[in-house]
Amino acid sequence: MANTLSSGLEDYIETIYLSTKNGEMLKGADLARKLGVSRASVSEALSKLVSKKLIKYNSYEAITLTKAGDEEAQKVYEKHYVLKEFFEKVLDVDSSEASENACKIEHFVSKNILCSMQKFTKFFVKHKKILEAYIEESEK
Amino acid sequence: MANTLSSGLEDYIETIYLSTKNGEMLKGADLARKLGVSRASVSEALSKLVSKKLIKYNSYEAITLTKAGDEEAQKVYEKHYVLKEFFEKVLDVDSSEASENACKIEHFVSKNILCSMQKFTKFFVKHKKILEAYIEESEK
DNA sequence: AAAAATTGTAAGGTAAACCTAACACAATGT
DNA sequence: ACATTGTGTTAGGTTTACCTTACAATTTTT
Repeated sequence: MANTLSSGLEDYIETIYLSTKNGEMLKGADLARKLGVSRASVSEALSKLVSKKLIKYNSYEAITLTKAGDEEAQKVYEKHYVLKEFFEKVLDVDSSEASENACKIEHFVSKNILCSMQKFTKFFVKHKKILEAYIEESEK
Repeated sequence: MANTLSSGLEDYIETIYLSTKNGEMLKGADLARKLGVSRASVSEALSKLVSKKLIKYNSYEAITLTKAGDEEAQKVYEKHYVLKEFFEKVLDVDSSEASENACKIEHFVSKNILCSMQKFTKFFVKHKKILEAYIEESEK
């Protein structure tokens, strides 16, 4: 009823967002495979998302986001993206570890911290020399 | 049975760790108040921790950590501390927001990322001028 | 010592996410 | 067109963590 999504539902909607953005015709079973859960779990989750009016879905057809769903998903993905970029470009963590951590942390991190991370990433990409000095220092 | 603690149990053990470290005689009801949950929930959680041999506990007496419990708690708290320091000293987030975020994220962040954050914090504390340059830049 | 307050536990419930098994329905291949 | 494969749903279970209510046990206060 409340408009806050659980971590689980955020994962579903985020995956739907990324897939449909890619032009993929995403069905329930595809989602089950991508998320590594059973078709039954997907079925349950999708009906929750339908009842929250975040997606449109009819059996055997492709899942689509409503306008509200798209907005919600974009917020989640934005968080994911900022975290991943920060982990990779600032903390120099490899891509897959950055993604995995972002996936979990995106559900909990505050807007404020994300905002700082974003500024920080921008700054660091601009000033590579400082980053190099940091790496040199940290390897001592 | 497995030796991995859920986020919830990590919170319990972390709170016990911090309180007892402070010399506090922590009873179940105190824990309930600190964590904002019912005494019944605490009672359940404590018996799980007892059966995992992480704490010692007899009704109406103070809770203590076993050696294994202390080690486990220290690991959790270390994560919390590294995150909080990073948020405060590098990202310039205020203390309470840093703590709140650390509390949630500590259960999910990888060792590797924590390690980078720790190095980063050390570096930044040392080189305040760079931080100042960053702040100037980010306020544009 | 008796009354009052605090503490702990048991019973029974809710909610979220997951599962398997079984079955219905749809799409595809030959 | 019919069999096979793939997809979706239902029903019934599990787990984790929480809750309230009610009661039992222990302290503390008077």
